[in-house]
Amino acid sequence: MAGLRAKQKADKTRRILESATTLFREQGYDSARIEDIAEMAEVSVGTLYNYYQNKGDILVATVAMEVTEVLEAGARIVANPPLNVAEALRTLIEQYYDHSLYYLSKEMWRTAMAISIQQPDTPLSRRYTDLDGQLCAQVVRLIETLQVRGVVHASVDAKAMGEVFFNNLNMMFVEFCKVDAMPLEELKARVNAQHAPIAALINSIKIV
Amino acid sequence: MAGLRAKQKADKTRRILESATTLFREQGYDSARIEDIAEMAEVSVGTLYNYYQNKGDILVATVAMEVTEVLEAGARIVANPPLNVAEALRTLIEQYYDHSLYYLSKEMWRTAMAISIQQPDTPLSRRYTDLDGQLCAQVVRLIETLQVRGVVHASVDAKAMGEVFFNNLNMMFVEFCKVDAMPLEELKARVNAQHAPIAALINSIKIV
DNA sequence: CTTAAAAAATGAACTCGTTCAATCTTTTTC
DNA sequence: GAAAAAGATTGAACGAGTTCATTTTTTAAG
Repeated sequence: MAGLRAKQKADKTRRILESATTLFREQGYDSARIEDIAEMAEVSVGTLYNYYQNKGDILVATVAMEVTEVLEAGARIVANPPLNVAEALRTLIEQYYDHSLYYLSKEMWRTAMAISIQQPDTPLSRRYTDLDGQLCAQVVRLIETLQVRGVVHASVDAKAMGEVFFNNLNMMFVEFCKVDAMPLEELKARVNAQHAPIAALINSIKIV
Repeated sequence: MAGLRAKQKADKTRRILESATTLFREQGYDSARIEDIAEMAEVSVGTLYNYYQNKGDILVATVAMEVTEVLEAGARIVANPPLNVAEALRTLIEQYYDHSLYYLSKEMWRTAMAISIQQPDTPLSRRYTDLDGQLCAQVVRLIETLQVRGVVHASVDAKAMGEVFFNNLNMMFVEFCKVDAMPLEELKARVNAQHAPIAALINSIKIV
């Protein structure tokens, strides 16, 4: 019977990821013990380590799924954005932010970010960084789309502008995750306050 | 002899920090064992933990010293900046970047950033976040200064602009630390490529 | 079907950060 | 200056992530 192994492997990979995510959500990342994750997934600790390099990798795998979903939702907005820079940006970014806490707690985000910074050379951290790059590219594409439609002045460097917007929204999200008490609405309001005046600048300017 | 204790305490605090920094630089953060740091500082492991809450706190203490120095050097630039937005920004940011790798390796930075994200509620992480805020305020002050001197158009929101510039340079520094092979010059060039067109925008624009 | 080779699973042992009850040192009190 | 109180030091023990030699299961070969 060819493929028995492949099937079992896929099944175990999924079981481990599901068990881990459940326990991370229930008890937080640090409190969820590898031993418990292994038990819940019905594998031994050693086997778990055959499937994931370390505890952090499991979390980052969850985050990667989450970001993938956000990217898909974002693509729809970029395809047909509000024809106003500030509003288009706001719409896309709120999409990102609103989705962010659906599967993952702030603590899980913090841990995942910390891992991707601290061990950037593990395969899954690279995946995370890659997805971040795709998000950035998506913001750039939004600016480019708005430029094509005449909403953004032709002289604007869409790539530079998009990257800077993205790095800002990303950094602000990090700060948001660091403060448990901060509500999503405050994050959105702050980022909007930063972006709106700049958006206005490229919405209607003429270079002299 | 009043103050014997205080003197001994200060001495030990310093010895632990020096030993730790030496070992972090020599062998990397993870490989430097608490036991070795304690031995080098001529205290017991238990004593070390009376002085610092955990291993990460020792590193963050080093980073705090480093950022404090950068802030001082930055203040001199802000007091008398080049009278051109792109150049002023470039000067300040290169000051930040050039200083960054003098005491700390990329690996140490990554670890420090990861800690400050993951455990934002420890006193020293709060200190780190606070210093970050001061750096941000310094960039805002640069834009304000340029605005006062007529280099930046009066209609520009200096706070929003400065914050966005800072978050961008900060995020780019994170990415820089994640890629061991990237030289400082590449980081500078990339950030400059992002900032220059935006700087040009606020340097000479008229709102229509 | 048997057997050899390859792949996967296992869990006890190891490492290293962290804790804490017991001990020692300094300061204060009288 | 002796005794008591407060403060500081210590290192063995603990806990949790990770490793790896051994065992078990699956696949391939004859």
